[in-house]
Amino acid sequence: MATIRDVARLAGVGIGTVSRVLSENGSVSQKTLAKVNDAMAVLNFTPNSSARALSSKKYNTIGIWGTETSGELDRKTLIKIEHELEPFNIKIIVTDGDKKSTKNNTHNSPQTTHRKSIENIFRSGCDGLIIWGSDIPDLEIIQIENEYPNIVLLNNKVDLLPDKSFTFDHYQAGYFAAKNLIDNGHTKIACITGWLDTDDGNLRQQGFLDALNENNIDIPNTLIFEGNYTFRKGYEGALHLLNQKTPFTAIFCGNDQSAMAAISALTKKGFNVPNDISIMGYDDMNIASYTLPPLSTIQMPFQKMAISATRRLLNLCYNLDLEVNYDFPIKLINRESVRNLKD
Amino acid sequence: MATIRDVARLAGVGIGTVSRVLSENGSVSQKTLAKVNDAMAVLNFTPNSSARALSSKKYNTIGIWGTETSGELDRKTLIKIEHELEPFNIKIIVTDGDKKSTKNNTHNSPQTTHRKSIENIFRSGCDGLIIWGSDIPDLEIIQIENEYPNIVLLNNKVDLLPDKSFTFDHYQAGYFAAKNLIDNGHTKIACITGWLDTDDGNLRQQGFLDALNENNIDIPNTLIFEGNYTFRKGYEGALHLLNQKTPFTAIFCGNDQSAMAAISALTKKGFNVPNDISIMGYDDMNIASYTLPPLSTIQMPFQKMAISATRRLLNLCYNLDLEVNYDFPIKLINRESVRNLKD
DNA sequence: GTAAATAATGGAACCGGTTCCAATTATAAA
DNA sequence: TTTATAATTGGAACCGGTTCCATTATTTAC
Repeated sequence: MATIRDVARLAGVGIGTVSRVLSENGSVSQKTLAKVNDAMAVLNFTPNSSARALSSKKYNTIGIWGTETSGELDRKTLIKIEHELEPFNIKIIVTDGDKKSTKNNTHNSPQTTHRKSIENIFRSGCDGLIIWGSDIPDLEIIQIENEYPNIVLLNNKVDLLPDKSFTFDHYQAGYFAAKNLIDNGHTKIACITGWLDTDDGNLRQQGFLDALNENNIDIPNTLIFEGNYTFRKGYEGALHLLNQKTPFTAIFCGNDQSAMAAISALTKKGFNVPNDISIMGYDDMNIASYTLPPLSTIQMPFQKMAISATRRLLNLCYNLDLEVNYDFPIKLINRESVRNLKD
Repeated sequence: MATIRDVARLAGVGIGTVSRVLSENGSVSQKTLAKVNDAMAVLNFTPNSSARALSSKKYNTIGIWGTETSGELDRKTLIKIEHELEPFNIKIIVTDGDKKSTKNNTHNSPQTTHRKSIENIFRSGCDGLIIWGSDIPDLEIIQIENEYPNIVLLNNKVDLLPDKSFTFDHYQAGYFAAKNLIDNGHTKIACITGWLDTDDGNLRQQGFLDALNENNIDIPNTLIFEGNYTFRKGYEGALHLLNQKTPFTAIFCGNDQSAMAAISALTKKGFNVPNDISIMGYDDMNIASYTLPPLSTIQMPFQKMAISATRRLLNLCYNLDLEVNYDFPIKLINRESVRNLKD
């Protein structure tokens, strides 16, 4: 593998000159540039990334950190992020925040473990980090940000870090979902929540409850089932709600997966969706169009948000000035799983 | 950030000694070890990964390369791989094989582009690569392997590289699927294929066709719809098959997603699954248990395969001797989407 | 044509590890 | 006690880039 010294020798110039054409900043005359480029081509030269990282103290790498509860790190989003990074020749490293063994994990709370795992990824070599999900308490995020300013929060809002927070208005989304059911004449509404120990799940739930409240609709505890976004919990949740003796005409689900599973459970028990019971989903995943019936749900431009977060991170890490957006409007998608009781 | 020289000074030893305790190979006396470890703790020392990579010529990083057609790079699998890597302190970088701009992409065939993108990821710094999917022609893989021996093929079999190929017996799987339909009395069978330009899709299709053939069942071209694993194509495919005037009692789908979409389309058109038409899926994704009716499908231990491939790669890259498995038995999962016509 | 300002260039020093060898110390054998 | 052998140790040299400064070439201004 050729080095800049090889290139320099072949081109008949000094190594400084080669480095200058590589980094494209210092001034180099046309002739020299051509000579060096030729030499590079002949030698099939690629700069050694470790050497570069060592001397420039830039890793040209950013990390993505997330936990189980952060939601699906789907390939499409990952690829979107990657495409955003590509023009700058930045790589992605991924880590699982749920990692168990951070070497000395004997007597650590989950929080300090999260923190350790974030410190680890920084130490292992990245210039910045996308922190996905709202598992870490705000206070701790602020401490982390203090030590490692090059972070960006995806699907999390920390009030003291507005310019590094990228999230949807989950409160409004929950509110919309409830409003949609109410507007369709539903008053006896149940729900299968998402994780309630994360901000987004909670906000959504709060918006949902507030909308009911504003319309003087009471939701008994028996009609609130705490789920965790999985199919399984959605299924169990629907069965559980059915077992309560409290009647209801609609279920608001924490995400489309639990909504799909709920439909499955209800149908199996002989109920028709939406004629007997309506279902509101959340996320507008691909499956939402193909459930039976197709899901009414809430759509959020997740990939757009991921792109903006990535750009903000690039700006932070590499002193760029890419355009960043902080507003990601949600949208109500009406398909067929919610019945209009007013007809 | 402390360096080994700082540690050496504080511990009152030479840098070689510090390096020795770091890499845990050279011989170091108990006392010295303790002194060095203390100093490291005091200084909160972490070795600089770039410096390490530069001098040792090991990046302690492996890459994962895949394309759209490689299938879903789901988070769970990624995490499994990561956990496999963790004890050795190896990182993962991910790349999209479908990347458009490899700088000089002006007049390149897709193949050379794939190749370039693989070369790029090696140059950008990784010790080995998991190549996911069978998009690249065998010949080219062999060339690549020649230059970069530290590769492992996930869900692809290249005959000349048996110890680096990790795949299921897709032929057998297709055969099983067809056999299952036949055993249940179906003789008029349609199918919605997966991508047919990848080996796995093709093998599966071949196994399927051979099983039909062996049982003297003829499948007209009108009952073969070429899909691509998406919900959309599954939906379109079902409608298309319905429009042909050839009657059929079952559809074998390229994956669970298209199966689910097919069910959706059929149901919408007034057909009952499985009473009117049976559906066989492929993959046993999570959704398979929650479709209406739940999908009969083929299960493959994908994560186990990914783990073995990862171990093989670790062995290659770091001279380890981890246990590797090459046999990943598939399993027929009978749920409710296939009707037994013999009853 | 000459002085002053600017552009272009070479290369030593450095980034923070690893490796290797010579030197020192400890242990075993005679 | 002496010698042979093995275990420890220190540190120079090196990995392949970047940076900075001194030096040289080229322009521009007068």
